[in-house]
Formats: sequence, structure tokens, C-alpha cells
Amino acid sequence: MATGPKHALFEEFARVAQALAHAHRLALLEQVAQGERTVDALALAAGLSVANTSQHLKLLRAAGLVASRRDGKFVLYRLADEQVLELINAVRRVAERNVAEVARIVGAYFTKRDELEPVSHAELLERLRLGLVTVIDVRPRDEFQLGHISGALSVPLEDLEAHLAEFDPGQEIVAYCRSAYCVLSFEAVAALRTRGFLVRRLEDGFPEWRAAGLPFEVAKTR
Amino acid sequence: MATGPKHALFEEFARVAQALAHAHRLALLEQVAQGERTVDALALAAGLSVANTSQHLKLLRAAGLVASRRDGKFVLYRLADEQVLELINAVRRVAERNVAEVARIVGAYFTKRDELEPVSHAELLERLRLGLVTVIDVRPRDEFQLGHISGALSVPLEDLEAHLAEFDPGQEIVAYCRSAYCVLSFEAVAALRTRGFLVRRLEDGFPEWRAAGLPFEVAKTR
DNA sequence: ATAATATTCAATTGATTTATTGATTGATAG
DNA sequence: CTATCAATCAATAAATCAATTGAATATTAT
Repeated sequence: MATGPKHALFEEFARVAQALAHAHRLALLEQVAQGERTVDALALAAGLSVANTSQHLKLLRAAGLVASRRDGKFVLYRLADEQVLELINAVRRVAERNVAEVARIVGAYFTKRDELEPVSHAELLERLRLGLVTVIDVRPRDEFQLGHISGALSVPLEDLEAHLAEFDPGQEIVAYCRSAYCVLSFEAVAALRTRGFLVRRLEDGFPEWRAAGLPFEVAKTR
Repeated sequence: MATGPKHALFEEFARVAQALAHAHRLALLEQVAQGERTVDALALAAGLSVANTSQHLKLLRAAGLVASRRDGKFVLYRLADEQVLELINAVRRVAERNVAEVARIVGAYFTKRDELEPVSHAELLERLRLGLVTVIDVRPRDEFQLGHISGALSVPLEDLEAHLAEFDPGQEIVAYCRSAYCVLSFEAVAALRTRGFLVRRLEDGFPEWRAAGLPFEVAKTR
């Protein structure tokens, strides 16, 4: 049973899964999913050394999860395609449903801060169209500039205080971030609720919104 | 960046991916996806020692990919749920699209034997309803008995010769197997074509058919 | 109880993976 | 051409994983 085309394919599939099998690489993939980033920027965002980041990225590229191109002195990495986003979310869904420890972490850190249901893509799209919501992007500004939901305001979590005056207390706020469990949007929701705003989270992050073909904008080239 | 709930979740997601990251475990998952099997049966099917199989299964269970129950002396393993099937197929799709080596293997071993498009679920369902096709299940008989497409004939690949007389040369045959790249159905198609039959493969295996909620039957308890 | 069978566990060995360090390559600017 | 900066490579040590072996556990049949 150790030979034949089927086993050869399983070896390749295993290599793809292996590439996902490290917390740092999942963190890098989350970053890369926001848009093209340099190795340096990714290393900083993930809190890793540049050499280590480079090696993880190399492995991700060999597994077909990311692609890269050179732009002058920089090498820019991006997600290979949208199937990769689906794969990552498939892992997340299985872990949510079947791994007790995930339920425990989510229960302890996340749901208490966000008792209301998150907003779905469809609902946000409709309410945006009707002008009923303020959408805030709580990621760092450079990620906002790489791409954001059309009409969203850039309100990095650390600048939240400074933007409070801009929000209409009568209008609902929807906050979004990098992905389903990105902490920033949970923190933003908690902070705004204590100040009396009506605020909910988007069901998942910007990459999923873009992959769904919904309207987004890009600010600059870099 | 090495602490916090997000990192803890990534560690858990990585554990799920890690469970998929071995060819033997993917082979075991494919078997388990056909229906409940004993450790012994799985070890035999995968060509592994029982102890080794048991340890791989333990890891798969810890990652939430399979579940088990004891029935007398036996422990029966099954897929944890249908999300796991989706996860495995998400890995397969990414590998097909983005890993050159997969394209090479598929090209070399598979597509040459099966130049026609595979039959989709919807098409097979319709043609079955109209009585236009003979559906053959080319897996070993015990897998057929664990569950098969309603109306399918059990024609294990090694018994194919003996069943040739049963087939109506004027009617199209659709062969299916365990999964998208299960070799058996490719071999069956090749063998039947050389004998002049009109025959195609189903687009993927029995587990996907069942997960899609399409009609299937179970032969015996074991 | 005892034996037989199915599975799991524990300990070992060899292989693979990860992070670090420092050297090297590739590209640009002066 | 040289200096500089971004990224990669190479070598190493620590940690983890995989397969084997033999012992241990759980269940059934005698």
C-alpha cells in the first residue's frame, strides 16, 4: 500500500495539510490574506524573525498556499487563490465543531464580549445600501489601505477613542477585522458597547468579503 | 505574538491540519469515510500494523476528525461528521490547483484512462430515474455493504470479468469508487472501454454522494 | 476463573521539523 | 564599483513525530 498513484497523491495532499499545521503559518496566512505584504512586514506582524518568516513562507509556497513576486528589493507574498481561504475556513469550522478546546477558548475569550449574533454579508450589504450603518475597519491602517469594504471608515483599534465623536449615536455600527476570530473586532465591540453604542461584528473578515465578490476598495499601491 | 486567545486558537487549528498531514492518515480517513470500520479492518485496508493504525486513529480522534464507539470486542471508527469530508476535499482542491506535482501525477496516471468528463451527481440522479444507466460500485464487497448508491450493482474490480455478461451493451455504465481519485473506478472504466462498453466515472466517491443527501442503501449491519 | 481476541499503551529508535545564527544572493542608490 | 537593504540559504541544536516492539487492558467465550 506504499506505492501507486493514489499514495503519491496522498503524499502531496499531506504536504498541503502539513503547511497549515503550524500556528505561525496560520498567522502568516491570515496576514497574507489581507493583501500583498513584504517578508519584513509579515515578520513584524507575526512577531517572528525575518529568516524564520522567510522559511515558513517558502514552505507555504511549496505547498501552493501562497504565491510571491519580486518588486525591486522587495518580495511580495499573496494568497495563491481563494480556494486557500476556503481551505483555511474548512479547518476552522471542523475545529470549532469537533475540538472541545476550541469551544472552551471561544467561550472564555470571545462570546462573552459579543453576545449578539454577528452580521451576515447579505445583511450588511443591504443595510449599507440603505445607509443604515456605519462600517468601521479596526485593522491597522496599512491593512485598510491594502483593501477594505467600500464605504468603511478606517478606525484602528488603538485610535478608537479619537474617533468616538464621529459616530452617530443613533446609528448602528458594524466592526470588522481580519478573520472570524480576529481579536480586534471583539475588542472594538466591547469598547463601543460600554460607551452606549449599538454595535455588532461582521461574521468574518475582509478577505472573505472580497472573496465573496462584494464591493471593496483599495487605497494606494503601497 | 506568542500568547493570547488568537494564538491559542491557531494552535488548535494547526493540530487539526497536522492530523491531515500524513499519507497514511489520509488513507485511513478515506476508508473511514465509507462507513464504520474496525481497527483491524482499517489496518488491513491501509496496509499498516494494528498498533500503528491505532495510534494514527487516536491522533485523528484527538483532532476531531473521527469518532469511535465500542461494540463488544471491537472499536468502530467513523468520520466525525460531514464537515470533515468537506475539509479533506478542500485540501484536495487546493492541491489539484496549486501543486504542480499533483497535476503531473493526475496527468500521468489518471486522465489518460478517462478522457471523457466524469458524470455529475445531478446527471447521474436524473439518468438513474429515467432508467438510462447501469451504476456499478467497484469497491470491495464489504464496503458496498456498508453503504452504496441506491440501485448500484456490486462489481468489485477483481470480479469485473465475471459480470461482463450482465451488462447491456446498449446502455451506458457509470462506475464509482471511494473518492475522486480512487484508482478502482479508473481501472474499471479502462477495462470496460476496451470491451466496447460506453462507460464513465462518477465525479467523486460514495461518501460525497451520501453527504449530498442523495439516495443510498445499506446492506447489512456488518 | 481462564483463554482468546481486539485494541491500546509505553518505551525505544530513527526521521523530520523548528528556530537560530551567520553567510550569501539580488537589487538599488550613490 | 561599492554600500546598503531585503530576502534567502546553510548549518546546527532542540523539539516533535513515526514505526516498532512487547506489555497491558477490555470484552467475550469456554
